[in-house]
Amino acid sequence: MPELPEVEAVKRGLDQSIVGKHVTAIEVMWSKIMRHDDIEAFKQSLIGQVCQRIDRRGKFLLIYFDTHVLLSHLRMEGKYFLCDKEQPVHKHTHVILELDNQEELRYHDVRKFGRMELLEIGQEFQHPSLTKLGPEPTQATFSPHVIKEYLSGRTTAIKNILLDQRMVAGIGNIYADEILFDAYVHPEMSAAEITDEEIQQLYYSIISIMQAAIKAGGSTIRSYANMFGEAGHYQAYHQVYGKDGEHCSRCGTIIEKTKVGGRGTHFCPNCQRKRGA
DNA sequence: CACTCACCCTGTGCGC
DNA sequence: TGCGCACAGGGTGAGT
Repeated sequence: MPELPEVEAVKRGLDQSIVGKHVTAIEVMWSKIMRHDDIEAFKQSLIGQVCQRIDRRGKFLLIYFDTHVLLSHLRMEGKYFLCDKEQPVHKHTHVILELDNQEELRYHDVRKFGRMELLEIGQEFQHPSLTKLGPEPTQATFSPHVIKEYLSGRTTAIKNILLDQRMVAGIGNIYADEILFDAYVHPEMSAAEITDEEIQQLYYSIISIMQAAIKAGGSTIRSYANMFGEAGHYQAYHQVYGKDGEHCSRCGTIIEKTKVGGRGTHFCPNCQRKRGA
């Protein structure tokens, strides 16, 4: 389940492994990965182009070529691998970009949830998936004030707001739970009931958890690995995600698991109190 | 507009 | 050992 820190690690891997290389051929084995009806047109647009740079917005990867940009979302289990042409193709490999020097960039996705779409450069800024995104957590335009504005008048649970990419981009289920624990906020707290003090704390927790996770190369829970097949290390710092039944590191209370907005949610019932009704 | 929920997928892990 | 089923979850789109 790549979230911002994991996608950032993939981005850095792509930076090192495919920038400057050119696409000689393309194979698409599972066409639903591609948001295009016309796979041939997709191939024709990309073949022959050189990869110029890699960018990331929230959990989206932007792989820039000469005239087009490949917008890619890994969703739950999407992965990119660079490998030699001779290596056997895994059954969950769905797209192959053949590169120079007998190399291939392979997209692998067990659950086939990931999506990619080729756009003409410039179009990406009008793409609905990207225009809807809020600021990056580390961007100066993200501030406690932005959070406050976003929460006012909303009745939904604070966790749903963190998962909503419009306020701030890149938080997924794991980091939402970790952030709320760090900020001493109950995941089901109604957005409008969050105090200014808690908003301030949430702001700091969002930034510090995301930065620490990026530094650790993300979290590996089930299957996440970077371009080089390496696991992330941030899972060693998880305080609540996947810790239900274990003791809270701060107070010893048993961590509970529940569902919020249909997502598995982990929290400490003592550190994260629900106020009011 | 705000909110909820089904959908897309397959491997894993549980209960029996 | 094996079968059936709930579960995992991000974004999208339909429905209320």
